Amino acid sequence: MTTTAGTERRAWQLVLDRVELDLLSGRLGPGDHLPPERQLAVELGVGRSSVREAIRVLEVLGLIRTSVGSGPSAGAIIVALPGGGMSALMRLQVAAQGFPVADVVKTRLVLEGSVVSDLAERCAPGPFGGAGDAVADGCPDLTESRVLLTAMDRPELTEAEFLALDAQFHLSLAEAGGNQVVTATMAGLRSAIEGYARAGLAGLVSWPATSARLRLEHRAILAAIAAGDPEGARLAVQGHIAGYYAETQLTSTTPTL
Amino acid sequence: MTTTAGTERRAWQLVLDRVELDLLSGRLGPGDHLPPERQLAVELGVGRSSVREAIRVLEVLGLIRTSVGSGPSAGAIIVALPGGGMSALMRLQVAAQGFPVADVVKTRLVLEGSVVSDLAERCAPGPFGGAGDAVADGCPDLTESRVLLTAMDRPELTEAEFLALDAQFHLSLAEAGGNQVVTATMAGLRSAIEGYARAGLAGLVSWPATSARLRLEHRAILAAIAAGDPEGARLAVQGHIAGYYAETQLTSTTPTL
DNA sequence: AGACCACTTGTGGTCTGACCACACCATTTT
DNA sequence: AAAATGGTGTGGTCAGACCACAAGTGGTCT
Repeated sequence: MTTTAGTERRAWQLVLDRVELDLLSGRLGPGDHLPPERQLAVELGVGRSSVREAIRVLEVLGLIRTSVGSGPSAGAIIVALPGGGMSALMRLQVAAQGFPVADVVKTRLVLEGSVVSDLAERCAPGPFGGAGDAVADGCPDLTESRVLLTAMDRPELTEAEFLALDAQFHLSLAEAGGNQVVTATMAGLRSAIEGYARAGLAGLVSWPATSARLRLEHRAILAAIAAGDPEGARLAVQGHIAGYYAETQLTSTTPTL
Repeated sequence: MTTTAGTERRAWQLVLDRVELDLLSGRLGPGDHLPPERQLAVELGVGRSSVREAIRVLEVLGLIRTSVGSGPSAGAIIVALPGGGMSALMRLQVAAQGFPVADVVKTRLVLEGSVVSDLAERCAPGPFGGAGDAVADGCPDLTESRVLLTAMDRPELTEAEFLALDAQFHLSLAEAGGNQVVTATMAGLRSAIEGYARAGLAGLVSWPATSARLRLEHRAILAAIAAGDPEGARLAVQGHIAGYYAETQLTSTTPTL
């Protein structure tokens, strides 16, 4: 009787299945409300606690946002912001040693190299000289990246503040690329090794020298993009990232708790 | 950064924090058991249901495996297998339109292109002719990929079976690359658009022709890797993936529920 | 001595019911 | 008209109970 293998999904999985099905069928979309927990429980024939377990998963995955109270902004609303979920996943996997730090850094190299190379490609003057090229998108706006660069020039910044701006700068490049998957993944990778990056600060010979070099490298990256030099941008960003982690011997340090 | 929120963390977040801290400090590692739910609840001063919400998140993220019963294999055990969590995240984000399908495909192109290029690089005869080169790792074993190729040659395969083998083939390449992050990410990307790939089958002009072409392209990819031709391998794999999705007009179809 | 079997124990899985804090909304009061 | 009031529905949390399950435990029988 109980050996009917296959359909023994657990109660909370039923809720997850239901939500996924509603999303795929279009019954649910961004901005919509999930049914109230109690209603979902009776509809699916499960307890409210099981519904809540599924809701919690959806929340951590960045699919929904929950708010207490009443009214249109309360309840569980579909937001589909993958950044937080990706960060949580990668941070925990690195902590549990499912993701070696070296692999995280390597993946960053690949993705960010691709991003800046693509950006430079799109910012290069087309073979026909005009902007209305056959390329999908034109040169995106890099204003935010430039603003962050100047913000990083302020001499009174602490090391942690500088690192935070540095993270934002790299993320702004990914956002300029326009690929949601890449942006979220890069955000996750970055947050996964954030603790290690902070810990690496202690091992630096000279922070002023390092930060000055980082500033120069940031400008070189943007310059290569603006100049339409894909390969130069790729090499610049890869040298930038790999250089910092080599300098701080990141893989051999323990993160700051 | 965190807006000085302080003690407003919700009960289930306390549990998550505790587990993450134990992981980072080394008190918990792969293979270890989490404390029993009831004990964890008492230790942290929260209800068992809150503990369970956190446990559920960890399970979906692929960090732990839970089993009922007694004995050494029961309870919540840290496994750190990121594949499932990545798949769930990306599948749901695509379903909720947080990840455009086009971006998923583009990211696949970047990552898999990098993987096969790297494989080819490592399989190329070094400038000194020997295998003991300064390169980190030698040419990895591609036996599994070849086995899958021959498996795909069987003429009695259904379309779905062929697609499943195709997915395994691509995954085997990622695994050969040895980067855990890339492997898990590619597995997630693949599963996110699996439904769309299946749906695209219906729009094909001729499945026998398409499958024959896919078989040839697979062999070309492996050949380029074995020949130590990074750029050729990259182009082969990118053409392979982009070609299939262009042919099936994937982005304009609805997935099979 | 060895094999077998019922019982105990500890685990996750689930449900129920209750209470709280909160935010909106309709009503009443000023 | 404006302000105070209470109602209502939401998620957040807890406590307790029961179940299914898998190992251990100890006894009994051969």
